[in-house]
Amino acid sequence: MVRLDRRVERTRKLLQEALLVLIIEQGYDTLRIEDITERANLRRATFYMHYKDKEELLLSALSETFNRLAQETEHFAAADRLGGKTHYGAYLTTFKHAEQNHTLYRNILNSQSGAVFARRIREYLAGLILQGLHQIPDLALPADVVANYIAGAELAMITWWLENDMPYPAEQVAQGVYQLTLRGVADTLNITISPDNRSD
Amino acid sequence: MVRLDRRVERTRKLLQEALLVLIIEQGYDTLRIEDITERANLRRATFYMHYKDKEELLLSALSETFNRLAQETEHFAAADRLGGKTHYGAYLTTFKHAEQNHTLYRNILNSQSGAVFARRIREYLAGLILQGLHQIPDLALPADVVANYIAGAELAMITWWLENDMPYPAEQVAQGVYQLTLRGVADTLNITISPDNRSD
DNA sequence: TTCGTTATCGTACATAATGTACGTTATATT
DNA sequence: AATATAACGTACATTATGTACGATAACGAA
Repeated sequence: MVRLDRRVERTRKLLQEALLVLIIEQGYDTLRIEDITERANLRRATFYMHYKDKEELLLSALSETFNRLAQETEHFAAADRLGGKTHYGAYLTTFKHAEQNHTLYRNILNSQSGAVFARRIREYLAGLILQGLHQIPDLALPADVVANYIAGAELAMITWWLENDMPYPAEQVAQGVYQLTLRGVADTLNITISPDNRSD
Repeated sequence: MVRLDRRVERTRKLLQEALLVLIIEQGYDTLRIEDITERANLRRATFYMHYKDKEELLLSALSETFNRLAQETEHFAAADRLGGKTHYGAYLTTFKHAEQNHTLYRNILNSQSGAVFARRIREYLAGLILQGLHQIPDLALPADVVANYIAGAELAMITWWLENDMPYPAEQVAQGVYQLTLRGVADTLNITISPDNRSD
């Protein structure tokens, strides 16, 4: 493994940092390649020596962040410990992280390419959750359905929460989403389900 | 209310139909305005007499479809009847509808502008669900949180299901999502939650 | 320190889609 | 039949993109 040329390392970091700052400042969609290279004090042509387009650059910039977050949350633990000492710590960590970078994530998820990133994030989350589910035998539903449900619901709620300028504190939303996911709408709303309906 | 000029009516319908066909044939992103007008046998300049861009055209093309679908599902009923004769009919109808137009919706939701449309759809669904929730007193959580959770989870699952080429029959996924939403992951996975954890 | 390598610079060019303009023609409304 | 205007046909300016290439500077290896 040959070490990367210092110039390459520096250039990529400069581009990534410039991108994130500019997304916060002026959003993702209107951002031109030249805006990024200008902010990074580089020539536009240099960009294409490292990345195919804005999207590839953003994905590279986000990947580190996500890996770090995943370690913090140990997200799979949410599923893993469902039957034991349950907790909503993973949710809380994630929502707090989203809150700290709310402008960045809001602009990304609400951008044109937002769907691309949302998909990546959901796949990433679902993968982590799937690991935890593998340790639970006799699931009533296919594991990938459950994993993608949990991941999709969480991501959808983060998206909604950020889009609407975080109308409730992170603690409350995290708790709510956790509860809804684990126990369902019926239990959360204090609605009794008669046994008759349990199979319909 | 003056009736619309026949030419206008015809032109708009032609553009909408051409767009939907082309999205199925070649996806949304690579689609140029000129491709649409060519298919509709119209001049490119004519497009701009009616729509600002592709997005506006697609939104207008989808709105009718959604209104029709909403009437079929009476989606709000899902929340409305949670405590009574529960059913997953609304979910089933929606998933079947998605299945019938799977290429169209997959290409839309997976496109660059997919996030924009996903947001619109989620807001639309959440609005319907909110209507049903208003009739339920003493919610443990804010109604908009619950509504957006239900809508977000369903839309996320439709998106996932379409992205992965519908790996399970519509009936099974609809049933699964319905069950997960109503009773939660714990109940679905046959995991017992001890009373200690019910408040954490 | 020297030397070969190569990332970046500086600049230029081709391409492609967009948005708009405007006189002309055809069609709808009354 | 007369008037209004939608759509045509064509043209033009703009803007971002992607690429090319010789020159320069920074880097890594010896």
